[in-house]
Amino acid sequence: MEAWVRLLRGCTSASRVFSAQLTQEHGLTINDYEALLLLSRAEGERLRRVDLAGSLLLTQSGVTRLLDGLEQAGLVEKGTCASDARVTYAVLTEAGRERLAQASASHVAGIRSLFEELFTRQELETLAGLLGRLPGAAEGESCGVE
Amino acid sequence: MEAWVRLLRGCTSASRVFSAQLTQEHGLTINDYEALLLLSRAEGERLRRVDLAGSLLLTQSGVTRLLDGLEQAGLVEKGTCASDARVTYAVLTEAGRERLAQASASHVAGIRSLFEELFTRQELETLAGLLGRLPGAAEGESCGVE
DNA sequence: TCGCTATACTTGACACCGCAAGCAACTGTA
DNA sequence: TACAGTTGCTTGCGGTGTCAAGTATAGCGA
Repeated sequence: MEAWVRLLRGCTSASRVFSAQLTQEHGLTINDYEALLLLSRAEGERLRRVDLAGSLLLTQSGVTRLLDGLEQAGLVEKGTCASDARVTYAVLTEAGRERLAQASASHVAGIRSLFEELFTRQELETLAGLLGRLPGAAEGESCGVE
Repeated sequence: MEAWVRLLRGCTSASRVFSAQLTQEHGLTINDYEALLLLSRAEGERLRRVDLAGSLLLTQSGVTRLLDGLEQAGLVEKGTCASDARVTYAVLTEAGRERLAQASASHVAGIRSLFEELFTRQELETLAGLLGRLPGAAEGESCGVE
């Protein structure tokens, strides 16, 4: 059970570092960043709120509030769905694309340097394989940072 | 970098499940639980707030608020330090000890069953070894659940 | 002894997020 | 067509945590 505690602590602590870095340097939370990332990978650079919620492990209300902020910042805008009037898409804007590109550079570099410092390539693959089994880790393989 | 995203997602999702279980069955958050656990392992079943903050990866103000709740629930009480008037100890009460014992049983069982379902003993050791390198994971080996 | 700095802790303002409830639009069944 | 159930989304409320600022005590050098 030690393993679990280590995993959790290490994870939250590392993610906190990255999140703080993102916030400070680019004014984005981890979820802001990942939302932009998901949008950038999506077809037409747009996603339904429901799908975003699933991928980000947030509730729908969480997504509503997240997008409120991103819309106010002009990084995302609303889009309607022709075939279903209930859905409103989140669509990446030009500004969002640019902001993501800026943030991505330093964020990925930070992650890479931490991981490459701590683990060999072989170990990283082992980790990825094992941790991929955790519930919630598998779905949304589009989450990748690289 | 995939590895990192998987790790984070899997971790947060699993921890959310456990946390929800704890909250529902015992009225304790993960941090409540771990604070009680740390206290139960500490000498004299008491700890300084600063030390608790370090182990729980919370800020001092976070600890103040966490303990506010635990004190109101009667699971923890304040203690003074003879040699330093600035510190107030958090001391486990009898009620706290009992609550921890109840929660611990189902919590540990839950974690154990998830992990044993997903990983072999060998894999668990590999994971523990690798993840132990993450910053923040090493300190406070007293965190153990087993 | 008198500051000066460091440490332990608290408080107010605020951010983020989940839950429950509610609304509007869609869908399947009769 | 009518209507019951489902789905997508939003909103009010509360919990949890951070940050910055403030208070009180400790400890150290001049």
